[in-house]
Order: sequence, then C-alpha cells, then structure tokens
Amino acid sequence: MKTAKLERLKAAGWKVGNAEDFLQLSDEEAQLVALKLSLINAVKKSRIKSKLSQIDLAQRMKSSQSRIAKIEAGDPSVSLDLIVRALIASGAKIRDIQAAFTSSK
Amino acid sequence: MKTAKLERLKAAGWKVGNAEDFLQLSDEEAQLVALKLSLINAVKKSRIKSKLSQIDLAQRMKSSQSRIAKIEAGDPSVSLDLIVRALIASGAKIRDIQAAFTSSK
DNA sequence: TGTAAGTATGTCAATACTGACATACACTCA
DNA sequence: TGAGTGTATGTCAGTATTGACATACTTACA
Repeated sequence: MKTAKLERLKAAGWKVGNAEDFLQLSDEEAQLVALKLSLINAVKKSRIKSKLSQIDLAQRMKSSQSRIAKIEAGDPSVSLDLIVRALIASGAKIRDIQAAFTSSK
Repeated sequence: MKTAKLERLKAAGWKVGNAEDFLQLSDEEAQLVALKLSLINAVKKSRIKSKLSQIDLAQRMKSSQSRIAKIEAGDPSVSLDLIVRALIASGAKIRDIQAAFTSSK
C-alpha cells in the first residue's frame, strides 16, 4: 500500500519533503503525510505541556508506552485515528488541532 | 457534553450499543465521534460541490463506491484516515477541514 | 411505465493496525 | 558506579479496516 512507500523512505532516512518529489507521491498522499506529521508534532507538544510521560498518556487512552513512542516517532504503522486520539487524550484543544492543520499546508 | 449532542450522534447511526453504553462513552471518545461526524459531513458537501459521483470519488482515491457510501453513511467500520483521504481527494481545502473541526466542538 | 445513473447495504478474504511484551538506550542523581 | 525514570525499537497474535463484489433501493427523465 501507500504506507509501504513511506516506510521505505523513512528507513532510508529521507526527509519527507524531499522524498515527495523523488518518489513522486501524489498531491493527495503528500497532503495526508504532511497533515499526519503536523498532528504528530502537536501530540508531542501537547503531552509535554501537560507534563505527561508516554506511560501516563498511554494509560489515559488505554494504549501502551511503545505505541505512544511509535506515534511520536512517526511510525507508518500508526493510524490517523490513533494520532488524533492521542491528541485529545493529551488535553489538546480544538484550536491546537486546527493549528496543526494550518501548519500542514 | 450535552445530552442533545449525544442524541444527535446516536441518531446518526453510530454503533454505540444501548443508551447506557452510549452515555458511558468517555469524553474523549465522544469528541472523536463528533469530529468524525463533522468530517463526514464535510466529505459529502465537498463531493457534491465538486460534482463528483461516489464512483468518481472512489476512482480518484482508489477505493470503491460502496466504501464511499459507507463513509458518508457514518459506518463505524470507516477509519479517520479514509475519511480524511476522501476529503482531500474530493478537493476540500485545508480551510474546509479546519471548519469541520470547529463545528465538532 | 422503463431504464439509466446514482446511492445504500451486506459479505468476505486480504491487509493494516493494535496492545502487549521484551529489551535496549538515554538521562539524572546520589 | 548503580538505581530510577523515561523513551525507542522489534516482534507478534488478535482485531479492525480494506476494496471488491453482488444486489437492492432511489431518483430523474423520456
């Protein structure tokens, strides 16, 4: 699937911005990737701001520490659903989420 | 969260079990559901605005007509990833997506 | 009527994602 | 040094989500 492409580029250590052009990801794919990365950043910021460890956040959303780590590492196995759940659980406000969308433009 | 909103979500056909179960949804879960419903509405609006049939949109995003129908019907089997992909593929702008977040408050 | 285009619903095998676990790494402090 | 706390990485069996398909319903129009 499409995520496999991302996985490969990540494994190769490419910055997504460069890899977009190189691997010719479609505009739609690139938009989704940018959005995810932006939301991932928001998760990390929000968690730190709320002074939560990865374990704390994991317990709040009934996930696991390793999965939170994967979220923040941008692991391609992580769904948008999980990212947004983490955002909400970490106490991010609607405004924060919107801001993430804006900065994904 | 207000009871009225919960009733709206229930009316939208979300699989939440009986009323008691529904009212036991945590605030985080309810927020996510509200967000999804809001984005779903945005998909339908955006698709219509772009004068695309479900088949057209399905082809654009390499999905199927039945899955688009399920997205718009709010089928719980549909992921946030797929909803957002549909939004992007239907030509929605970042601004539209942000607006969806706002109205999910 | 009929029929064509669009949409809805149910099913299912294949694939993607999940939490849990083990373990390694990073860092602070005594 | 070593213990404690937090984070990263790899694995995997169980579960959720997927596109595709068949088929039924709906709407518009001749």
